[in-house]
Amino acid sequence: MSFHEPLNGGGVELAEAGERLSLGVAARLSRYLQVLTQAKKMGKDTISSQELADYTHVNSTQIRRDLSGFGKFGKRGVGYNVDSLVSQIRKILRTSGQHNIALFGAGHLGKAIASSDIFADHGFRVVAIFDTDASKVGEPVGDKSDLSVRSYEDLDKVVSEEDIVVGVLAVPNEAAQSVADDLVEAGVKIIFNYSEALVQVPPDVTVHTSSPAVDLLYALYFYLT
Amino acid sequence: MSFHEPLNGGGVELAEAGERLSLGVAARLSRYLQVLTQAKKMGKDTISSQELADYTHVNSTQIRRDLSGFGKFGKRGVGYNVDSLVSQIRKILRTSGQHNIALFGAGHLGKAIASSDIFADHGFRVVAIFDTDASKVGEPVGDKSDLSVRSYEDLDKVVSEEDIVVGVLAVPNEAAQSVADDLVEAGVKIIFNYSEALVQVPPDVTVHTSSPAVDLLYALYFYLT
DNA sequence: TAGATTGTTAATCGATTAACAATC
DNA sequence: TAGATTGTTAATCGATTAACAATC
Repeated sequence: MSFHEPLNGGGVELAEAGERLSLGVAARLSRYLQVLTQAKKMGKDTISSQELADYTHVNSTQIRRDLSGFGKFGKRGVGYNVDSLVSQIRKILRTSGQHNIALFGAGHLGKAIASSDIFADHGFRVVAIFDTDASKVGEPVGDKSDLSVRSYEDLDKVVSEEDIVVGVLAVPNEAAQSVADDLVEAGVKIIFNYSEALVQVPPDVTVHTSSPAVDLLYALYFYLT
Repeated sequence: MSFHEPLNGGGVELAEAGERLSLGVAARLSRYLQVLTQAKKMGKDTISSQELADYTHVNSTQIRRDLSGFGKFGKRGVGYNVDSLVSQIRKILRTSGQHNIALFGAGHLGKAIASSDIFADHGFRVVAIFDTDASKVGEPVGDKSDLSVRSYEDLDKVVSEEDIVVGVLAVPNEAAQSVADDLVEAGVKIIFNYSEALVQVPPDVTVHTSSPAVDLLYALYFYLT
């Protein structure tokens, strides 16, 4: 059964149906959330579907359609209230809470991630950073937190004690697979891979590989043609 | 006219038609390229559409379909030759050449990018790194190159002399818009934004904002449900 | 040969878009 | 009120998938 059918029937709200969102809807809602978070920082109170479209490159009709599936969040002639839309989308995505992440690799990239707001803004907290280099253990990392580099041997203990749901790999390509294996062993189900390595994991584990060069290739194609 | 029509007619090759690829096809081809590049590094000679599907999360039928639109690149019972597929896709995307990029910000993130192979593997070369901090100017950056931090005042000169096609922003959120403005002024049409700031540019300029947290939110949704 | 995997078809599903009445 | 923007429909287009003959 398509999840669009109830819509045709009238005002049935899908959020209550408890059905899983389609991959596409979940991905787009996440993007709206990021733009809304930034818009709020910039002091915007309301935002139109057209403005959201400009920033996300998603068609404005598509955005209104995505949102109207869950309720009437907007005001005609005005747009959407930024604060309330943020909390509605968080509710839909069920990601309102705090989620703990562990970072692997205390090189330039690891330090950049630890110092960034990019995860914190969305409820992700870096609660541990690991490095295999013994000389780095104990070194403080990040601007504001009390984070310091921990020994890689503590991985298992930290994952269970700190309730780690995501492991972020900021390690050299050669090390990526073995850290991923250890994370899987420790029970982590989501791995975010900033290395270029192709990482293999069991089917119940998700790996996201960051790919700035892919996006660049893509942008370049449309620039060249 | 849909560009699929010639396919139905027989063996017409689209690459020769010179039509622009659809957004989706271009994006997927770029992803295949990234996986192929890594597979090659790992010493693989051939790869099946199923293996590509495992790494890209694109359906294997879709992959075969995407590729067969441009020619018969595979061998039944064997798969695709990695080397030849890489060069075929590069041809299709017209990104076989070298493209120069300029990096802004010589903090942890800028240094991480400059030291990474991620751009180099796809023909992008970081030819300049800028910082507004005068004390950083002249400092060498990156492992293997002769790159050193340049003064931000040289932006215009470098863009024209070095034929910069992409500007990469690894600067604080507050600085992102003003660097983007200066890049637009200098004639750069592709901007890659690693800050969280929402950057506004004229319609003929493309901004890609990197969004690891968005991908995480998305992954988390499917983990939680 | 037997097994594997491509190339291709056909059917279905979701995304995209234009258009516009409703309404703030 | 007049202008703007949502919510929604309907039509079209591209993506997805299963299935399988072709063939390496």
